[in-house]
Amino acid sequence: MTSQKQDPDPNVPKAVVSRLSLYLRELQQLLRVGRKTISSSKLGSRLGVTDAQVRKDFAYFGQFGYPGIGYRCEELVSEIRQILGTDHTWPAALIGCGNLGQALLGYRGFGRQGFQVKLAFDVSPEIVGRSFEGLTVDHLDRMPELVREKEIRLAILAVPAKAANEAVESLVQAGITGILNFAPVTLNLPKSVSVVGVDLAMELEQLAFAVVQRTNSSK
Amino acid sequence: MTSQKQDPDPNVPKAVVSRLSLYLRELQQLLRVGRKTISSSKLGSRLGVTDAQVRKDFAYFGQFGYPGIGYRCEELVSEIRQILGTDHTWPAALIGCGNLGQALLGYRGFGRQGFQVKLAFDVSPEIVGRSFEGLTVDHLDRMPELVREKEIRLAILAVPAKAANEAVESLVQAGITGILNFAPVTLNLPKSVSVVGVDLAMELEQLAFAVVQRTNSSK
DNA sequence: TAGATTGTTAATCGATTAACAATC
DNA sequence: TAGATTGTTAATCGATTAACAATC
Repeated sequence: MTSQKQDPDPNVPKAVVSRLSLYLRELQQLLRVGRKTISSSKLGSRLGVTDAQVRKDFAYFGQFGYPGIGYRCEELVSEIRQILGTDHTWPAALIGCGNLGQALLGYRGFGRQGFQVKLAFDVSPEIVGRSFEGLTVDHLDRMPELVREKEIRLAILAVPAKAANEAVESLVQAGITGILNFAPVTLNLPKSVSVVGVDLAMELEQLAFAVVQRTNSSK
Repeated sequence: MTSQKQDPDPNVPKAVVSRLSLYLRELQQLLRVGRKTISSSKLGSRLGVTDAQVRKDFAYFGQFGYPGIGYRCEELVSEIRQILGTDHTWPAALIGCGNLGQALLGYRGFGRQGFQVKLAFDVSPEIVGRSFEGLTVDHLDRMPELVREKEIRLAILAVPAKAANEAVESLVQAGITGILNFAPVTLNLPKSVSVVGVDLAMELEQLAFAVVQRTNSSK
């Protein structure tokens, strides 16, 4: 009698997971304005996605809707958080406390979605020892020790490009398994570590292309 | 005798354009370390992409390679910049000069890739009038006037979520055609305006999912 | 009940990869 | 020439959409 808990389809496309985050954000907004339920077609049209896609995306993970009614916003929010793993808070380490790092420390959105920066590191004597948002910056040398002690798995990398790969090596050594990378370089990582890259200049390039393309086609 | 300049395939997938930015970044790195040429297979393997995909991506826009040799890095860099539209500098306006906005003003990567923040706006009396990186923050009320005067098409939106859609409305009015959106909300935009969204909490969620998935599958 | 809407299957569409003649 | 590598076509793979029975 085999009744193992059924693994959610192990082959979830990346695009699906990305839309899950988008649905979550929209549902949280709907909750804020007091909405109780929403249909796949209404949710989709707010986000530029078809109703079929919305339903298919959720179907990868289970049955969350009510035929004739739609989805209950509150319930769906908590299902999605469970899927993404943000139903509990993730402690994280910030590597690099320059301009961008300091801004990230002040960003409230992380906390709202279940992430808390518990450690911050830098190498500059001008920054190590200072406090931002109540968190004191340690020297990067102490990172392995402190990351292990606090059992941290996620790192936010906000160091200059040329320092990135060296930092990554010690992060991996220290047991970090996920890196949010703001440095505009390709990281050399073992396959056992996940990375999400955010390159601000690349994003602007995508925008420039979209604007140019539109300009050309409307001639 | 029809010999109009051939439009590059008007149906370029978004994913292709995104990889173009990635190739560009890698090629610039290769140039820095003195490399003259590179094959599709070597370039691809650095980025986790197949050789066929590299060649196909470029083929959307023309023939840039040399059979038996590969691609000349310098040449390819300038081709890609031309495609993306970053062969000349784009002036941009920053809306919102809080934590994140100030960090973006200090970010050198924009300049390196062909973007220059020429105007910065806020509404807080504590910030309007101050200078960051040699740029003085104007009140948002003056945005339409100044954006028109400087013929700016790109805006970087770094305001709180609740202020975003109001700001967007006046940006569109002012003639902005591309918005890089850091506010964690869906923007209501006419189809004539392009948007690229960067939601930092969403990126961390993607990372959390990847880490959890790996943890589960290796049990 | 009638109307709305789900979950799911099958059909369609689009993107990636394999293969190879052409070229240096 | 032999070896390397491109550009491109056709085959494969995967993701999106349409359609509809089941359900509330």
